[in-house]
Amino acid sequence: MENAALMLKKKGIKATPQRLAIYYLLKNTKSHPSADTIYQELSSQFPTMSLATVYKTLDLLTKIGLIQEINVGEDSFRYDANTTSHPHIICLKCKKVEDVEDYCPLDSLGIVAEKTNYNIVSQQLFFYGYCPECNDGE
Amino acid sequence: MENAALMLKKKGIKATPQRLAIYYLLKNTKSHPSADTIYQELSSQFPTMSLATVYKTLDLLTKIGLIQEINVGEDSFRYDANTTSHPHIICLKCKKVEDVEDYCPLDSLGIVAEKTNYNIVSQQLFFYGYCPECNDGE
DNA sequence: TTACCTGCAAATTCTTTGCACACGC
DNA sequence: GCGTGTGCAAAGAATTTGCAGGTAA
Repeated sequence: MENAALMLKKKGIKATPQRLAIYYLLKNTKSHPSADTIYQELSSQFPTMSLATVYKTLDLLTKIGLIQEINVGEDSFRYDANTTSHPHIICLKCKKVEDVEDYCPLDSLGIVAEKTNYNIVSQQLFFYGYCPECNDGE
Repeated sequence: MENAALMLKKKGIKATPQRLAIYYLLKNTKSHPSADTIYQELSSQFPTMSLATVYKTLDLLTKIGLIQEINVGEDSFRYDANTTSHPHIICLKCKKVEDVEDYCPLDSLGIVAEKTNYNIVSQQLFFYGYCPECNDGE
């Protein structure tokens, strides 16, 4: 799991510098950047890289399960290299997205699957509010 | 609560036919239509109504708390006249959005607020999967 | 060479905005 | 008549796609 290059090779996908850079950026940050943020942060290392490449890479990594795409509502998608299902909390003011420990085990997935007859694949739990910094400013 | 026209008046907002139509359409459907779907469904009653009006009205109704905007990820926003916080289940194939009864009371809101120091305003719980109809087709 | 990948630019989709006309009080 | 609301069209933003050239095995 540590070696993303191997993971990619196993899937028959070339481990290009751009792809690895995007993956490791996500792996080493606690923030949940948008495609555009990733693009800007990598533009110093890869001045020629285009936003389209970032999108293509993010789609690719999402499809093979190396990262997950989360949709917090406001504007754009966010990305997370932590592919386990964990809740997120979003600041409505500064748009920061943070992880939340899973206090409620939420076995509800099984219950919901049974009740709805859906074949459930994943779940997302979001909390919306104001982070301590933004709340102080009020 | 039943009379939307009164609710609007109380807020100093005119209860126009378009606004009421949009609200009642949402109130009387179990689906969670997108702005465009609402537009299409009302175009027979209001042939001259524009999509911009639908968006403006949806924003307005959301702001005054008569409806809620939910963001299921894929493509566009969905709208719901049920403003209580209840989980939704989304079919990844036909994009249908359905309500789910709240099996887990999720007092986690209080716990999370305490642990994170956020001033939490709302929460959203989504389940993603394949509905019985779409799953059969596989 | 061959297949895959990148990066540019254009296209697409969803949503918002500006503005002029229309309506009700 | 005035203020608000509607509808058209254009703008804006996020994301996707097509294609030509580049790179690595």
